[in-house]
Amino acid sequence: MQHSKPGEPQILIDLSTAIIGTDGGTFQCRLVEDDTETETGRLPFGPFVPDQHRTMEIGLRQWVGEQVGVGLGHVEQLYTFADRGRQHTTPGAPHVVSVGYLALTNQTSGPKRAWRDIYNFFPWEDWRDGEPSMLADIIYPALDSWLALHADRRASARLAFGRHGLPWGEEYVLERYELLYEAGLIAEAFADGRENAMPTPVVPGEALQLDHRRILATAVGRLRAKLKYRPVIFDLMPQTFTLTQLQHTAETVLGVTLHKQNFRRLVEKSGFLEATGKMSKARGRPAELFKFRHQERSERPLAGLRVSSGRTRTSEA
Amino acid sequence: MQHSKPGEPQILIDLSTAIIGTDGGTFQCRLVEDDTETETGRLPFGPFVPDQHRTMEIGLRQWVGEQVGVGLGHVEQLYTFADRGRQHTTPGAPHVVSVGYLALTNQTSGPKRAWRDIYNFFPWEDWRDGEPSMLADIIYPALDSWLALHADRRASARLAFGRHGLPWGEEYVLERYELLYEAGLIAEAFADGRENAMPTPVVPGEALQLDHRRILATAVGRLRAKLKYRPVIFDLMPQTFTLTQLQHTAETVLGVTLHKQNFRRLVEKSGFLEATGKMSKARGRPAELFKFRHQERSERPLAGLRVSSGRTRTSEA
DNA sequence: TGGAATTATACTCAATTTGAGTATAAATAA
DNA sequence: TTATTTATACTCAAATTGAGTATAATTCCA
Repeated sequence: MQHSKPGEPQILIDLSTAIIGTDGGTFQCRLVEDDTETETGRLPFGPFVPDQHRTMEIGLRQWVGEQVGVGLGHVEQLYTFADRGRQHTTPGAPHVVSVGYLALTNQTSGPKRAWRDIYNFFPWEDWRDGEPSMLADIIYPALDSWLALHADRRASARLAFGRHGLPWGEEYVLERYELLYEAGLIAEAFADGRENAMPTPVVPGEALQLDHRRILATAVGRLRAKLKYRPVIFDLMPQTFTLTQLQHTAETVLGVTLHKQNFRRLVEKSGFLEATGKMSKARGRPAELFKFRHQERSERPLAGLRVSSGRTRTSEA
Repeated sequence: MQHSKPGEPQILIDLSTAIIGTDGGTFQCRLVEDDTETETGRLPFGPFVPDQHRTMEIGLRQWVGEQVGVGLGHVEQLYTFADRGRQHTTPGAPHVVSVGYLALTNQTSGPKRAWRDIYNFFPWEDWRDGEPSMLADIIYPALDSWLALHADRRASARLAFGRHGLPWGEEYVLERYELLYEAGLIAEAFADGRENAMPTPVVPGEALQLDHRRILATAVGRLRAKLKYRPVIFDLMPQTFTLTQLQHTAETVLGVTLHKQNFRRLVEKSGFLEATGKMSKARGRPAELFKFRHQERSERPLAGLRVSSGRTRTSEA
């Protein structure tokens, strides 16, 4: 029942939202358009003000509305980050705790500059064309020399990056990001003043302000995991879509390619789709347009989208 | 970049921990022993003080250490609750945000009064002897009359309680608790001053202080879900154990009974266990004692404990 | 106009996993 | 010494998964 006495430093809660959408095979995140072109980007965020916001979700919707004005589908709280030294470090200023949210949208319209490809921030996460060469060329050598001095982190690194016989787990996005941060290989580690950090980041990938890339990593990891057991993918789709479009969206999010015929079988069997009778027009044979049965969302909550991997794009070409 | 101006009400963060263990087929949660016997129980909790706590987990370990002194295994952040009206409501007091944590332990020793059976708080969650009769007798009638006036909540209720043809999903513990709260059927709804709440709770089940039963519901739901894809169950087990003990622990957590032979097959195949060669002594045929391979935890992270249901205890007897 | 290329969809088939048993072994209790 | 209890081994059909082949319906272009 003990509570903090007055006089202790104030706590401030920031609500930051990773708004994710897909657009023609690209994996997009909405940033705020600030005047300064040269600065690193940021997510929409703002303080939680209990007097104005009955819930945090109301608060976040206010900041998203004011700063980027994107219509949100599924919204979900991710994690609350409060570690000292990972946010603002202005002395005397209130301690900032940040609550990260994931929001999905199917509208990636609006200023083109503001929608950024998520794989710009995490280029090692896109395995659609096979294993990114930067892993073997840059990341693993740098990580290994850090691990030589930090033997206690080796098991985590092995798991996160799927090394030495373990499979690559696409959902360990945050775990990978955190290891690169700890090892001082990315820009935020230097910005936060970690003593082992390189002034010029060793690992490619664009940085974001504050802990926003960390929140985005959490969001991508959560989304990839959730895709497999909940029908969240439909929040990323337009009203009607072909099965190939749906598959491309799943592949974009997961960062891997899937087996086409099996994907079709899985998704048809799930019962989430309803044929519209209309056809898409493109090259090749026209595909049927489907729509999501909103009814079904509550009826079959467990049957999500279990995916089995297919060929990589390179071996198909 | 906007931050709250000084003068706005202060925010206080409480760290509350649901410490869960199992002991001989009972599902236990550690409460704090307060002097007043008659008051409702509470979880160990205390404020997050950034100056003293480099991370929230450090803070929570301090409060747990001071208030109950239980050794913790797996610790995991659950959710951050900040809705107005669900915590303290003293006017003028700082707004309290609570961050809930789940902690697992294999030591349920200590004062007996302090360890409480979790199914006391959620008696409708224990299906080991078949569907609890209170669902049909008390909960569904009461819920239905509330749903008659709140048609927009019917789909959620159907999903959460697995009604009208849907299966009971053991992981929807929080969703069920929240619906009962919303419908004003439990003590906390009245304590929080909800206008539709009954002064005497309609639904059986012991209350806790503040939002602690809500946090406990979150913890149980998360633990039940996690059991199926991560090897967290071993944090609840003693050093060595028989397969039947392991199964009983899984059944206790999930609140269902499992098929014995298939459970054995699953768990042996997983590779997490190592035979010790020693035997347990009890009635009937002695069982081999196993221990958890800690090494394997990092090596096979995905293969958890997928469980298939078995007979209910009643139909076996 | 008529392949060639492209894309969509249907169908097959073996391997594996799952659900639900039966059968048997090794102890204790009466 | 026989029933009871508990543990463990093994079986078997159904369902699911992984990886194909086959074929259909378009557009592209010579």
